[in-house]
Amino acid sequence: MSTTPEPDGSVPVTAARVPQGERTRLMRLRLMEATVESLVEVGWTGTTTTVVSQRAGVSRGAQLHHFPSKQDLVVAAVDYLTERRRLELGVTAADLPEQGRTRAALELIAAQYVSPVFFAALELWVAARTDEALHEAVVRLERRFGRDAHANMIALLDIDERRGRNRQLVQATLDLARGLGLAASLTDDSARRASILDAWAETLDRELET
Amino acid sequence: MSTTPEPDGSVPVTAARVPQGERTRLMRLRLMEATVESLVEVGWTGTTTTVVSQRAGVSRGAQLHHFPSKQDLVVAAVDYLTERRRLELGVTAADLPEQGRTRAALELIAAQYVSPVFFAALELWVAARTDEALHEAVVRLERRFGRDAHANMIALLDIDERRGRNRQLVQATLDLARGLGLAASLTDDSARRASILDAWAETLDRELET
DNA sequence: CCAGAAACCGGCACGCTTGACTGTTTCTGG
DNA sequence: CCAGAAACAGTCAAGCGTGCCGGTTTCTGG
Repeated sequence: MSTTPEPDGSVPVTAARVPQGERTRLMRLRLMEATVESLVEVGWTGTTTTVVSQRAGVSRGAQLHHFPSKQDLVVAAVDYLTERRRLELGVTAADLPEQGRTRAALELIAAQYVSPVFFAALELWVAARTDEALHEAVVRLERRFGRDAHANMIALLDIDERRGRNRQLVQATLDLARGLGLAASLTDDSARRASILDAWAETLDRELET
Repeated sequence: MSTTPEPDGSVPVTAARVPQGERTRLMRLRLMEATVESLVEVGWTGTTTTVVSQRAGVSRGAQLHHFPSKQDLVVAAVDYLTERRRLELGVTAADLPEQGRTRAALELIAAQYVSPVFFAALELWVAARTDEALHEAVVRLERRFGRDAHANMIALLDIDERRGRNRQLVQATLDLARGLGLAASLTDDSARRASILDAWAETLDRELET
């Protein structure tokens, strides 16, 4: 949308003439993605600025140009994660079977909390407890995501949250999912998780007021 | 219980003649306690060997004598934490009111997951996901504690876990408590937690088979 | 086309963490 | 009471993480 189209057919060997806005956007994206990957693979402690820049294939100079301090980088990564998680959320709103609808919905919800994306968020979550600057960012993230997750579940199961204890049960379900996710981060106990979700689905079907 | 009682009434000014076993035990205890405190206050990242030794009032030399590497210290702290948590567990087995017994039991159980001790365990838990050596130790810890917590809840509510979905509901309750604890580590939302536990107590009363 | 700005590069210095090392004190076993 | 071992003290070097700096390349606005 600028003023300089390619002069003519001559193709410069090295220059591709990428606008700065796009360059910056891409660079920041690569760095934030690398940060999240690093969080998943080596945890908060292992996620150093050097590691991130290497993983992103970005020079340290460029990195420090876009994110002057590690804090800037991580806070940006938090926002990036929010988007990623909300995206995962959207996909799931698809069609559910009539039979065992509750159980299927639970599966989708619980899946949000055993994904790499959640593990990255978990690292930030725990780090934020004792890190002033992170704390603010993560609280914002989680408040927003929490609302979305809540709305998502209500939509999936077509719940009227004004009736009875419905609202609390939805909240409890999300907290349960978080607890299960935490457990899953340490050992992969899918069998146990499935069994619990089975029981939980049945309970929800009985206790939710329509 | 050794061979050398005090010669007579003469009290040596400096020497207190503490047996080595006792000295070692105390030193290790102080270091592990300091480690846990440090985990609670400054998190896994902030918990450096220097910080721990200072907090414990122990010289670096002595520290390295008892725990040659940081790993040794942390793994020991994990075991120490297990004991602390199990202790907290025992205290709660006291008398519960007849009226609202379930709710009261839930309160006790949930309290396990909002205590400083849990926050310390949480730091280790998350760190263990990407730390080979820690992983083994923490998995052991959590397996053991999980069993105890399970048994504790069954005892508190006098549940026959062979009936119906009782077993799963107990498990779910513990996972829910974990999820709530994780949430509490970031922001103190006692009101929300209480509301959820209210609803859950009612549900348990209906769904548990006696 | 051309200054000026923005993006990018790689090395460097400072502070911190870790654990190894050399002494010194305190206890144990005979 | 006395060697030898264990407990304890404090310093030092190596490695790493972070952020800064001068210099180079690429883009923008006129």
